Amino acid sequence: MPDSQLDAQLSAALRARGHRVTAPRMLVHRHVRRSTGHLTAERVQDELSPSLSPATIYATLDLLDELGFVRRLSTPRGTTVFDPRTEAHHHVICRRCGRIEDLEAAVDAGPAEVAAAAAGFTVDHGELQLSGLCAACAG
Amino acid sequence: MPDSQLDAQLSAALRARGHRVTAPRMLVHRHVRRSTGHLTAERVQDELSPSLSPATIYATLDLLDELGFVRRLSTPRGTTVFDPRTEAHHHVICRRCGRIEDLEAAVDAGPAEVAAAAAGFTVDHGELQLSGLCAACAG
DNA sequence: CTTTTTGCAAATGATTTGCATTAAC
DNA sequence: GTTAATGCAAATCATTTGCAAAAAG
Repeated sequence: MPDSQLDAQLSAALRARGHRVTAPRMLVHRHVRRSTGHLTAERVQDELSPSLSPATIYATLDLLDELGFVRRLSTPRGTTVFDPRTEAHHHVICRRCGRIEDLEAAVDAGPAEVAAAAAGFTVDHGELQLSGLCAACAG
Repeated sequence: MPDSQLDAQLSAALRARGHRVTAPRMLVHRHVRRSTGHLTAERVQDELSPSLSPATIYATLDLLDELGFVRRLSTPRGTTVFDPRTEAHHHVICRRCGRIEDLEAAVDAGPAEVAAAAAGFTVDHGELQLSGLCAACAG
């Protein structure tokens, strides 16, 4: 997808919610959505080099999560990463090294969603987190 | 379950792995396994009052997780909690207030486990995390 | 012009570390 | 006796905050 199209998507979403269209937001958005893997805030900062302050990086990633352009994930090791894939998918995480891989598999969360609704929750997202050891750490 | 039986379980597990049986470990173990809900390290510390230092609390909770007596969870809000229920079960988490509830529902993780194995992972645990708003926060 | 967003530097809060002391084995 | 576990205080790390300056609308 060309930059211009990414930018247009973000601009539209920002304006629709009364947020301003700013250079830092465009930069972070392009960078995250171009990335294939899972990104920490720190990596986004390093890869965009100078200019942006941590405060801005964090605020912008939160905003992008709210707008639905990225998804914030917490790993069992307590780190936070941002995932540019927003469609439903699942993850497996290595308990030792923290490596995270996407899983291309359909999982029926239906029974759990029913139970959550019965507990009074309005659910808008579900993710299966498998954990164990990756090939490198197991060997 | 009486204290004596809990203590015996912990002692056996510790000795089996060459760890020492100590008073702080017994205390934390009893407290966590008696608890019904999800506990933060801070709450364990507060509820056991003086004596134990944060360093010991954290080290002990890690050890209990390794031994399989509790399960460490990371929530989408980035906090870490310890769950005394170790059998497979799932959770729903309120994005606004952080409230966590257990879900009594069977979910077939089979397809995801196959995909993880194909990616070289040895999986030993799987948890479905639903997120959304609880009744209080939605209203 | 008005209000939001940014950068900076300092604050926060949970978790970890180094090290001397204490307790388990 | 030897080695592991504890407490304490200090360090660390990611993330957040307060506030003045800059930019958006």
